[in-house]
Amino acid sequence: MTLTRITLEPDLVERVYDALLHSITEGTLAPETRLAQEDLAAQFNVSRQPVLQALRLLKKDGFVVDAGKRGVMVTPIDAGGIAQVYQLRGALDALASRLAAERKAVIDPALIERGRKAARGRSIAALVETDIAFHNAIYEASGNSLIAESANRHWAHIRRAMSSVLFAAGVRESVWDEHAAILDAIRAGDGPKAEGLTREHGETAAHAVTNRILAQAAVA
Amino acid sequence: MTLTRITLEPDLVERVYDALLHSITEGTLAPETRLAQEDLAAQFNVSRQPVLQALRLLKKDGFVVDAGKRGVMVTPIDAGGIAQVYQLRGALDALASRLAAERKAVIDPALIERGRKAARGRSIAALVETDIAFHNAIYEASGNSLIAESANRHWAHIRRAMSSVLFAAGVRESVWDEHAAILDAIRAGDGPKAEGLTREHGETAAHAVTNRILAQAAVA
DNA sequence: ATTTCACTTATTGTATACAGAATTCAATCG
DNA sequence: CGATTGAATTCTGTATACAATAAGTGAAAT
Repeated sequence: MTLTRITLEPDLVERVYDALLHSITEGTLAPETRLAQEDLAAQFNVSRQPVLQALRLLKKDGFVVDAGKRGVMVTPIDAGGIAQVYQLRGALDALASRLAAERKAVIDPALIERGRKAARGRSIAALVETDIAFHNAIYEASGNSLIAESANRHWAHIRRAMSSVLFAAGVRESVWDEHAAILDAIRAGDGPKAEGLTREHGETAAHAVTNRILAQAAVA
Repeated sequence: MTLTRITLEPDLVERVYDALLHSITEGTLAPETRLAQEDLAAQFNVSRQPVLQALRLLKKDGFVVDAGKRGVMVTPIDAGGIAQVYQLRGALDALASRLAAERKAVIDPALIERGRKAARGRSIAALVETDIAFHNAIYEASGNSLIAESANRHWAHIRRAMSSVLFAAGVRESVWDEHAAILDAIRAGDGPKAEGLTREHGETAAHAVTNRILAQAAVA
């Protein structure tokens, strides 16, 4: 009888990766911030080795970009890039919704309640978190684990855009009405409807965010 | 006046990564093959360091999986996984087709000719190559660079499945009729039609491949 | 004969050390 | 005074060295 493998300590590489990713998506590490391996290594109290590898992983995901010999820098946020991310995520969401509907998946309605509550509250973090939780629930309900995996790579970018944007923007109350409608269509097993609603939802969200970014850019 | 940057030598990490990825997709490195860092390092005449990093990158993409302390191993091909990849790729392709149609993109018809020619030939590699070239053309025509980037991650998996499958399977002649129809819809600017055709095309391709894999598995 | 325990070996992850390349600064020349 | 060239510094990428852990193997005991 072998018990479930318990991994006391994840890799240093992974821990550095997670820490950096968190700081980047949360906004602590502003776009265009230069990241030098030695500095990071010193801050994390590790050698340059794990940092080097973590940065390469992040570079592959597009969270940092090369800045010549002066190290890498946190990828700048630009409206065009965000729009592309939203387009892609929209396709993934629509697929997930359709698949979930075809399986007549039942998704916990509590997610909606939590979302509405957060929408009335003040915490940006809670706002983003509930939104992500909702979409992840659909991914999981789709039965295709690749969707979640692939989407989450992009979600980190979206999260970044959202955090940097929601400070100024009010939240559309209506998002959670749209979410609720999507869940209904899924539960009813109506694939095309679920897919359509999800796509529309994604497009309106994309417009809201990109407009906000453009507005911010205009000010700056 | 700055000339185009010339990079004489890509990273060792990248070269190792490319070499391994190529061998894996091409089938030289069979699924479930154990890969030890030291062996690879010796073969490539480099230290373990670049190998270590390349393997981590490959692991992130799902081309190798952890095999405990005995190193990593080339990810096994299973029909379920391939089906998931195809679902995902289908969504990406459909999105790209729609976007391309909305821009009324004109895609070089020579791609179709090359494809038909390869379909009549004997070279599996040429077969796969022309197919990939066609789909990449649509990605590029979509104007969303993220689609190509994201899809290509999955394409390596598809390529792997195709190579391992096409040895036995005849090629459906009809694929290039479908391809031609898609191009027409794109050129005509008919977004929904292009999207629909692309989706159908993906679904039939997925069925063909997964059935073939299941059949092979039944024999083995 | 089989199972268990200990020891050896194999392999990874991390740290340190080294070499090469690019950027920056300063000094000199036009 | 500005520009250009050369040197120094900084930073990355690669190699080597070290430590820890898991797997494998063999022997002994039940």
